[in-house]
Amino acid sequence: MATKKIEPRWLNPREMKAWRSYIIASRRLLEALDVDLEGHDLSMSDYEVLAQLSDAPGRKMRMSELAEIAMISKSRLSHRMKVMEEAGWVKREECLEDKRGYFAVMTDRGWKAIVKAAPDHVSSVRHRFVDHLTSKDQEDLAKIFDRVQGQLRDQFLTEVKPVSKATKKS
Amino acid sequence: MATKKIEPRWLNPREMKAWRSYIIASRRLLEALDVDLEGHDLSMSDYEVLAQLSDAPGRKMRMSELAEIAMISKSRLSHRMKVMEEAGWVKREECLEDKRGYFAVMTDRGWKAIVKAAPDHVSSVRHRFVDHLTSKDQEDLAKIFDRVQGQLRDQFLTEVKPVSKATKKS
DNA sequence: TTCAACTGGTTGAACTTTCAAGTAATATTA
DNA sequence: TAATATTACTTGAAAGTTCAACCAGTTGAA
Repeated sequence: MATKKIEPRWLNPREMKAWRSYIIASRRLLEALDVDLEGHDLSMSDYEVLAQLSDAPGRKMRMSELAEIAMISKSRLSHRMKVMEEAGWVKREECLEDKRGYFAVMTDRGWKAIVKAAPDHVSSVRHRFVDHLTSKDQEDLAKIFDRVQGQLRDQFLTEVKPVSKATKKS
Repeated sequence: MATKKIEPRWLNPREMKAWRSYIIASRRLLEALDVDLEGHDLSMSDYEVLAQLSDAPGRKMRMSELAEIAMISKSRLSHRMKVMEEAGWVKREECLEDKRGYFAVMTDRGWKAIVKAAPDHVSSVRHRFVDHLTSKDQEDLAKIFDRVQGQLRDQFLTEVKPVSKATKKS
């Protein structure tokens, strides 16, 4: 009942080209950026976590908030924190206001690690991507992807919110 | 000697905006597309493998070629093939011309599976992405990402090729 | 105020991906 | 033509991610 049997509208050549160029280049780009970070023993995802944390006041942040802002699941953050903790980059600190909660806190070593990684990363982003865009390109991209993300957000709201937890798929 | 200590050029606000909008939206987009495929028991990556295979003459292709065209490692393809084989979607067939090699061959069940998944996937791509782009946007994107990919290719060539296998990093 | 529901976070197991090493066949070259 | 290198692919283990279940603390409602 949710799935309609209507004839699919395949992508026309222009649409297909845009879509393929976009995902293929994106794949390779992300791959390259990850490789560039290897020298600092960081994945893009770990970098993002540390970068966000380093921006937070006191370089500390509640686990949930950090997970959300870095766009990874709580579980995944928990697991990563364990390894980053072993690496000496972060530690946990319990939250007094809410005894269920914890803070992720960046250590001095962690701070040093991203201060060291950041220039390389930004130059990697330039070298692989940003420097090949005109100002116009940059504005176009921002506009396009903001629009796409806005749509996704709306779709998320109308697709999962109203469905009262019982009505999930198989 | 390869790493220079020059002052990094941080991203200006326009550059930063373009970059952030792009990765954040892309992450969410890919996530959504993956979720949309779950109903067909497929990840984007597995979909890509099957789609490429279904396009090949005789719906069969050498493992290496398939790995390359689907942009995954040989090892990963090997592992995925095992599970897709168990699912009955593909099988392996040895290559007579080169006894080291194997063909990945799509079965009838595999064919049916992607024929069933494809319309949903394309409508997902539309709904989440393509339908929110003007024709101009599509052309802009294709141009931009083709350029980015071209750069990546050039960089790959000049970065890893000339380095004679001994001169790799620590 | 007590009990049910929810939230913040962790955990272990299952699954996926990567990495390094291994096997067997082909290509090279001296 | 006998090494030697290279290619095609697989494998098992290590590392990473997801999933569902779990604790403990907090909130809310009767």
